[in-house]
Amino acid sequence: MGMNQPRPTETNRSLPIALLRAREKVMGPIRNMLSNAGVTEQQWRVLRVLDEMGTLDPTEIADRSCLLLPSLTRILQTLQSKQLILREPHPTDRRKQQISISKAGRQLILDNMEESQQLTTWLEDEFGQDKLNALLDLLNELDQMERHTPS
Amino acid sequence: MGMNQPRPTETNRSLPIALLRAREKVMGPIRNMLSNAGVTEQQWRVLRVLDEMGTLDPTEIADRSCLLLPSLTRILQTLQSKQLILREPHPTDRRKQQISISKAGRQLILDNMEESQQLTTWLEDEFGQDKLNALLDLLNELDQMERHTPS
DNA sequence: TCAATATTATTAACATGTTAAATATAAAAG
DNA sequence: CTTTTATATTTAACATGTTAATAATATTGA
Repeated sequence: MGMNQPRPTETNRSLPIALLRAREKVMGPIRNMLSNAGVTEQQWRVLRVLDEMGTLDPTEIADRSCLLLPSLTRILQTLQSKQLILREPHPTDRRKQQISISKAGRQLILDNMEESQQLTTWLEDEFGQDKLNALLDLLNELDQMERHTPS
Repeated sequence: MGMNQPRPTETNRSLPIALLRAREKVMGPIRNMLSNAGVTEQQWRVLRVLDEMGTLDPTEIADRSCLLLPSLTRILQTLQSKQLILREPHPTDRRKQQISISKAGRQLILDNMEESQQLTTWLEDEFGQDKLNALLDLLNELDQMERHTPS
């Protein structure tokens, strides 16, 4: 948003910037939909993880939703104030919590999943399944590279 | 950072998350280097744009460094307090400013550009030039897709 | 000219990213 | 058993992302 001109710059060959722009392109419509639903992209990720996986503790949620724990702490507070999740103490380990999605949270997902799927379908159709898979393969391969930390 | 385990999850096929992880993989070492230099990734982007392009106004900087203007406003304030940039009023249009990099800013770039280049070289060598180009092509193509806004 | 409109930049308000420190509890070492 | 160490989560502090509103100046058009 705010950068939709033709872009004849040299930053096209900068991987960090290209990743940034691609993410914005993909997330823009999704963020737009979610703002109508009253949740952010990250809150949506947390809700979907909880919906798919059931009860989890915050560390597991952070790992699966690609959020850092300090961010997740605040997000869980927000989701709780919106009554979209439930928190219970862990029965044996008092350091842990057990987080699960609430009925309202599940309903929010139901209300928006169809449109979310449509956006995915649009991407697959317009961009192409083969190219999408190729892109995902490259991204995953990049992510799994090992770094011989030179320190 | 904080998610470097083998990742056998299904989120590997989610484009938004894959883009997020790839960006983290690429930016992690760079952020690490820059924190030693006392600047953030975004401040570094602004300094490099100014170094390459000369004097620019904030709108142009925002466009070229992929930042939104409100973010840039704060970043310019920070960079000015660090004496890494210079601000002057525009001679004819009093709404505009003219931002340029300072001597200290240019020196900061000189001091870190070599290591930055080494990280790029490492990526090209380990990941491979051909795959890197293929990835950049796919990302740019994705970015240039048009969206028939269904609203 | 002057009122309406557009442009440039900032501010405000809230959410998240990021690193370090703090807190509470659990597990391990002695 | 208790001192040490590790784990789980939160808090703190600062920077940025994001949208809306604001302020100042420029431009346009009646």
